[in-house]
Amino acid sequence: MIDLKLLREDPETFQSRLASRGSYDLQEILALDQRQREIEQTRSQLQARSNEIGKQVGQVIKQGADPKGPEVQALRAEGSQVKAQLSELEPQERELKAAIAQQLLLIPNLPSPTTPLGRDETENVEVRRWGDEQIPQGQTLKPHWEIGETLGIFQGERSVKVAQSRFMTLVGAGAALERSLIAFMLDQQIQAGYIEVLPPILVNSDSLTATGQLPKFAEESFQCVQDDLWLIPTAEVPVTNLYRDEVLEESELPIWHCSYTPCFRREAGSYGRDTRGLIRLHQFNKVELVKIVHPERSETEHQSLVENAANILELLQLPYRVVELCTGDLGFGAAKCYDLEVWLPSAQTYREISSCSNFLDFQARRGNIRFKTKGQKGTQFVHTLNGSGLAVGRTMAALLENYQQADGRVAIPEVLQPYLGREFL
RNA sequence: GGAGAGGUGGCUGAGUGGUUGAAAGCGGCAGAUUGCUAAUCUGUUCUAGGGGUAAAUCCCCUAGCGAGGGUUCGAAUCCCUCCCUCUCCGCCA
Repeated sequence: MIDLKLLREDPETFQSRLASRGSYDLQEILALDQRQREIEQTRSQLQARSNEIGKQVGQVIKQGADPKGPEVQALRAEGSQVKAQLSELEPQERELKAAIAQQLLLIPNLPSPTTPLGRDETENVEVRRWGDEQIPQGQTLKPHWEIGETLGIFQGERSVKVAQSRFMTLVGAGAALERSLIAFMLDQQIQAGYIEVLPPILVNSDSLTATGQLPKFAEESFQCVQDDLWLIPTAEVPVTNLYRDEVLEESELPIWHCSYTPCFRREAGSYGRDTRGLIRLHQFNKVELVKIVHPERSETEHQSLVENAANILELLQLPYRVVELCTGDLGFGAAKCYDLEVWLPSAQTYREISSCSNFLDFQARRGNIRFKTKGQKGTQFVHTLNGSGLAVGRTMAALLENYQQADGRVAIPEVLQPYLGREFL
């Protein structure tokens, strides 16, 4: 959520910085805010008078006045009158406040001033590349879903029977490889300093609102209507919300969490895209990195988050590149975002395998996550960041494709061999 | 699912209609003091919104005792609805 106070002070800046992400009407919010504050002032003055009358009645009766006498009656009459006025203002103020909050929830975060301007993903900026891209060499190079089916470790059709399209079942060595990847990623991130979290994977609406998936993107998540619970689209949601409505001690920061969870996405509007293999599923596994940090450190923390994610790809010897998203491609709550894209030789392209965002205080404000500095009055909002470290299914896809051998086998990266207990699939 | 209990400030825990942001204790912070590993004394101690001010960690107003309504001149205290937690029984990975 953007800061209403700052918006009030400098609407032009907000408007112009938001322009790179679409058109948003801030004027209406400002008008509502103006009226709300006017009413609040009047209301609070009336309230003050009402409190005063209440006190007087109490005192007068204590001093022996007749509770039914004229003195008390006069005060009560005025009290009733003030109350009548209040009963008109109160609902107005409440409605205005609700309307403002509702509209603010629909405004995306301001892009960082350092975020490249651009309309869509074609204007993202490549930051660097790592590793040697393997170029398809005739018929020996297969896409990962063919490799998976050939090896008998994917059961795509049966998954459709059990659930729907866009679900995948891994069997035998495939299941073991997925599990090995998860364990490997967690071990690496724990070593890097992240504390592991295994959170609920159903969350309530408040949680999704805090991290920004609601109210605008309800159609992206699976919902359990009867219970106000949703399947998480990413561990970012439960892990960040661990600290919702809390005031942390400054000394507790930064908090680094890594979290393996399944993730569930409806992928509305992506019909026909990536229909095969592991790239775009309704359910997939991911190890997520989440950071809760001091505002002054969020820039640095963002850089190290990207490094921590990229490190997994380097250890697995998978070629990748780092791309900085332009303003038009930025996620709703992000101020700045780097994607890691892994090389998929079958498609001869890089595909997103991690998205590392800095939300600044956007989520903290929605979720009311603050910290307090010892000896200082008041509180500040923390900054939140997160990124995949990594998407496990896509890692498996990249691994199968990049490590496939001419004889049809798939080599296992050295770092994974202790986990899987074998050198080839 | 059945029965019961309960939700008060960082914590423990008073408070059943009248200056209650809310007793007391603990903790925290600041200061004083003591030669003994810490004790004692004094003071202080929340958050949010709005307004004032050049500005503030300063002043003023309002709100906050799970949430939302209601009764009343006045509600932590009374009424209604909802949420959550705990205990026992049942069921269950």
